[in-house]
Amino acid sequence: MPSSAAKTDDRATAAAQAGSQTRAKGQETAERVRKAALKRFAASGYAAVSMREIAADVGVRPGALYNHFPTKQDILKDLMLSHMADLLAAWETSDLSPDMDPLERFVRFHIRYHLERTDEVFISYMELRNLEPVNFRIVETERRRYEALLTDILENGRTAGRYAVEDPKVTTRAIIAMLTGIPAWYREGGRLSERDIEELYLDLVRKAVAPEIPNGDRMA
Amino acid sequence: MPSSAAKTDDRATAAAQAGSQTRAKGQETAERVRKAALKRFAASGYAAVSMREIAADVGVRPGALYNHFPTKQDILKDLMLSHMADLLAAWETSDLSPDMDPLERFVRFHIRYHLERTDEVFISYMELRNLEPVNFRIVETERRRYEALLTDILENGRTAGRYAVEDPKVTTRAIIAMLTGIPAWYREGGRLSERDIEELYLDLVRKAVAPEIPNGDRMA
Amino acid sequence: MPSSAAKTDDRATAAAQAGSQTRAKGQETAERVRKAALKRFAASGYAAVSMREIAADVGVRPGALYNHFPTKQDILKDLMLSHMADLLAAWETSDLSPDMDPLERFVRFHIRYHLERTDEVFISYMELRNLEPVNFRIVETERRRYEALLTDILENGRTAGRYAVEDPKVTTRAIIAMLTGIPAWYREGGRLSERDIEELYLDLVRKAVAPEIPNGDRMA
Amino acid sequence: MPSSAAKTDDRATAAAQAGSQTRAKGQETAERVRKAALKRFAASGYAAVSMREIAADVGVRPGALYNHFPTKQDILKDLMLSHMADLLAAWETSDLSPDMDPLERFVRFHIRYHLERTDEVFISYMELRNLEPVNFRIVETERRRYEALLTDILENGRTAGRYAVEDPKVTTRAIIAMLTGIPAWYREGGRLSERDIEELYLDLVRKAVAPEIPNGDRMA
DNA sequence: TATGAATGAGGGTTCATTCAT
DNA sequence: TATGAATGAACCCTCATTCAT
Repeated sequence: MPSSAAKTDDRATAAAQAGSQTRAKGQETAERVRKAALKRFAASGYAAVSMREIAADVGVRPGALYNHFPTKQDILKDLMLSHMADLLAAWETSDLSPDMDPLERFVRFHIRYHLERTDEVFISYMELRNLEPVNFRIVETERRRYEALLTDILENGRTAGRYAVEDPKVTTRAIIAMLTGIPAWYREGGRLSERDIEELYLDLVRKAVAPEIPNGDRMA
Repeated sequence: MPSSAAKTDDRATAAAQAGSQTRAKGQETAERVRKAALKRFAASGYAAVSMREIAADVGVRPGALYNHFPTKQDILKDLMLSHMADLLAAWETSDLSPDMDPLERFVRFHIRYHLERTDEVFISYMELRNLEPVNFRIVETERRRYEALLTDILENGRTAGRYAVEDPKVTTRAIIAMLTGIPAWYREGGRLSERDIEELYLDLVRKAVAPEIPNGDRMA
Repeated sequence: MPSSAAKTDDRATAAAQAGSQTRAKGQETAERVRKAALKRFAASGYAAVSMREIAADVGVRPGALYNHFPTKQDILKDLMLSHMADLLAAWETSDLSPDMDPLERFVRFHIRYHLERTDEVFISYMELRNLEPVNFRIVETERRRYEALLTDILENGRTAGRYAVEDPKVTTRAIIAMLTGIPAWYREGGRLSERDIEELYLDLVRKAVAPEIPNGDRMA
Repeated sequence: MPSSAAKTDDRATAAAQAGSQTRAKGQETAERVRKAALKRFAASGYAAVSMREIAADVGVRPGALYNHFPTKQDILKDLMLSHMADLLAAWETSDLSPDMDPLERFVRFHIRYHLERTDEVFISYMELRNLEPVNFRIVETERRRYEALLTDILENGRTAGRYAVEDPKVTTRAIIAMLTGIPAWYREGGRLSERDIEELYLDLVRKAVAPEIPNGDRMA
C-alpha cells in the first residue's frame, strides 16, 4: 500500500501484448528490489551498498535491476520520496480519534509510525546527503510540510491559551527530534512497551508546552 | 588540545636519531589528515570519502597517509574516539559555574559544545555503523557514560524533589535527542542567536521535568 | 581439450536467456585468460605478473577478468589443477604401445609430455608455494598419484626380477627429477632431437635400475 | 665464512674516523639482512617479499636497509653470487678423500652440500629469472663451471674406460637434476638418513654410467 | 524481463626507494 | 648507521552501468 515512484508506474497503459503475467512479475521484482535496498541502505548506508548486493538479495543478476530502476540513485529517491508521501498520507488517514487533543494525537501518531517504519525513517534521516539536489529539495519540502503540521498545532494551541510556546518553530524541531530519537534506542521486548514509551514522551511534551509553571520552586 | 589516539604518540622511546623536526612535521601532517577527514566525513559520509581526497586536501600523496594511520578505518576510529574523550573531558573542565542548577548546566554545556563541534558531533552519530565492532563498543561505552551524567542529575534532582521525572533513563534520551538535534538546523547568523537557542531549549527542558503540573487545564 | 575448472562450467541449469553466443564468447575469453596467464606466470612468476598485464594480453580491461575468475589466485589454481588432471589423463590415454616395457613407456611418456607442455610443467613446480593451502594439497595429492605410477612399475619390475631397485620410492623421485629437468635446458633445434634425448635418458634409466652389475670393474 | 659481495666490502680502507665499532655494527646488520632475505626469498619467492618484511625481521626500519644494499635486487644478487662462489670454493676445499673415485666424490659432495644449504640452493634455482641479465649471466657462468666439474669427471672416466657415457653433457645434467631434486622431498628425521640417501643415489649414478650392460635380460 | 560479458573509473593499500635529520 | 616522512607507481579488486542476446 505504500506509495511508490517506481518506473513501471507510468506504464499502466503500455502495450498489453506482453501479458499481465510478465508485467506482474516485473512489478513484483521491483518491490523486492525496494525491500532489499531498504534493508541494506538502513543497515550499511547508501554509499556502502552495491547494486550487486541488492541483486543478490533479490535473486537476480545486477543488470536486471536496471529494468526496474534506471540508477541506484533512483532506488534511494524512490524509497525516500515514497516514505515522505506515506508519512503524510498516514497522518491524513490516521485512525486516532479526531477528538483527541491535537498535540497528543500528533505525538502518538509520530511515535507509532516511526516505530513501525524504522528502516524508512532511518534512511530518510541518514541518506539525505546522498540524494541528488532536486530530490533532496522535494524531501525537504515534504519534511517541512510535516513539521508544519505540528507547528500549526502549537500555534493554534497557543492562540487558544492551551499551550505556552515561545517559539513554535523551535519547539516543533525540539519535539520532533525528541520523538524521532526513540527508534534509535527502543527495542521491542525490553523493559518498556510501545505504549509505555508513548505515555512517557507524551508526558514530557505536555509539560514542556504547558501554559504555566505553578510556583517559585523552579530551578535557577 | 583535543585528545587523540594518533600513531606516533606511543613511541617516546624510539631511537631518537630521526630528529625532532621530522617527527614534528609528521605530527602536523597527522593533524591535517584528521582535520581533512573530519570535514569530508561530515560532508559526504565515511564510505563516500576516498583516501585520495583526504590526501589531496592535506597536500600529500595517498601513500603518505599510511605513515600516520594504518587504514582509513583508523582515521574514523581516531576521530570518533577522540571526540567522545574530548566531550567527557570538556564536561569535567567546563567553565560554567558549578553553582548553577545541574540540569541547566548540562543543557547549556551540551548545546554550546555541540554547536562548536558540529562536524565531530555529526559523524559521531552518522558513522557509528561504519566503526568496527570493537571501536563501536568503545564509543557506545563512552556515550553511555555521557548520558549517565544527565541521568544522575535527573535522579538526584528527583530525590531532592526538584524535578519530576518518571523514568530518568528515558528522559535522558529524550532530552539529549532534543538538544543534539539543534545543529541539524541551526545556522549562525539566522533569526536566533546561540544564546536565544539556549534559553528556548532550557525553558522546554525545565518545564518538561518540572515537579508539578499547574492546573486542570491540561489537554485531554 | 585440456580439462579446466573454469567458472562457467557448472552453470548448465542457469536461465538460458542470455543466449549461447554470449556464453560462448565468455568461454573463449576465459580460455584466452588461461593462455595469457600461463605464458606470463611461466616467464615471470605468479607474483610478478599483474592482472593488468593478463588483461592487456587478452585484449580486455582488467575488471573483465573477474567475470571469468574470481581472483588472480583462482587463475593459478585453475592452471595447476588442470595441468595435473591433464597429465594423469594423458597417461591413461597414451598412444604408446601397451606392449612396451612399462618403464620405457613411462620414460618416453614423461619426456614427451613434459617437452610438449613446458609452461604448465614449469609453473606446476615453481608456483606451488603460491597456491593456497587447500589447492596446494590437491596438487600434491595428484602429484603423488602420478609418482605412484612409476613406483608401481618399479616394484612390479623388481618382483619380476627385471629391475634391481633398492628403494622404489627414492628411485621414483630420482628418475622423475632427472627427467623433469630436461625442459630446463633442452632447446628445440639444438644439437639433439627430442628422440635423441629420449634414447639417452632411457639408457640412463635402464642402466640405473638394471638387475646386475657385471664385474668388479666398478668404481671405488 | 661464505663469500659475499656486500656493499661494505670495498670500503675496507675507508676513513677510519667512524670507529670500528660503527663499522662492525653495520657489517653485522648487513649479515642479518642477508639471513633474513635468504629465509624469506626461499619461503615466499623474491617478488613476494617486501623490503619492509626484511627490515622487520632485522629489527630495523626499511630505509636502513639501503645503508647496506643499494637495492632489493642487490640483496638477491649478493645471495646468489655468493652461493655459487661458496659452492665452487667448497668443492675446492672439500675434505672428502682425494683418493675416492671422482664420481663418488662428486655425488657425495653435491648431496651433502645441497642438504646443508637448502635455502641457498632453492633460491639459486627459483630466482634465476628475477636476476638482472648481467647477474644472471654471472650465475649461469658459475653454474656451467660447476657442471663442467662433473662433465670432466665423466669424460675422464670414459677415456679411462671406467664409465660408459654416451653424451657426458647430457649425463651431467641428468645426474645433477637427479641429485638436486633431493632437498625438495628429503626431510631430516624421516625414514632415511642423509647417509642412506647418499648410498642410494650413489648406487643409481654408478649403475647409470656403468661401462657394461650385464646380460640379455634387459628390458625391451 | 533477465543474462553474462564488458567497460571505465576508481577504490584502499602496498611497494621500493629517497632524503633530511 | 638509523629514522620517519614522503613519493610515484602500481597493486588487486569492486563499482555502477551498458548492451547484445
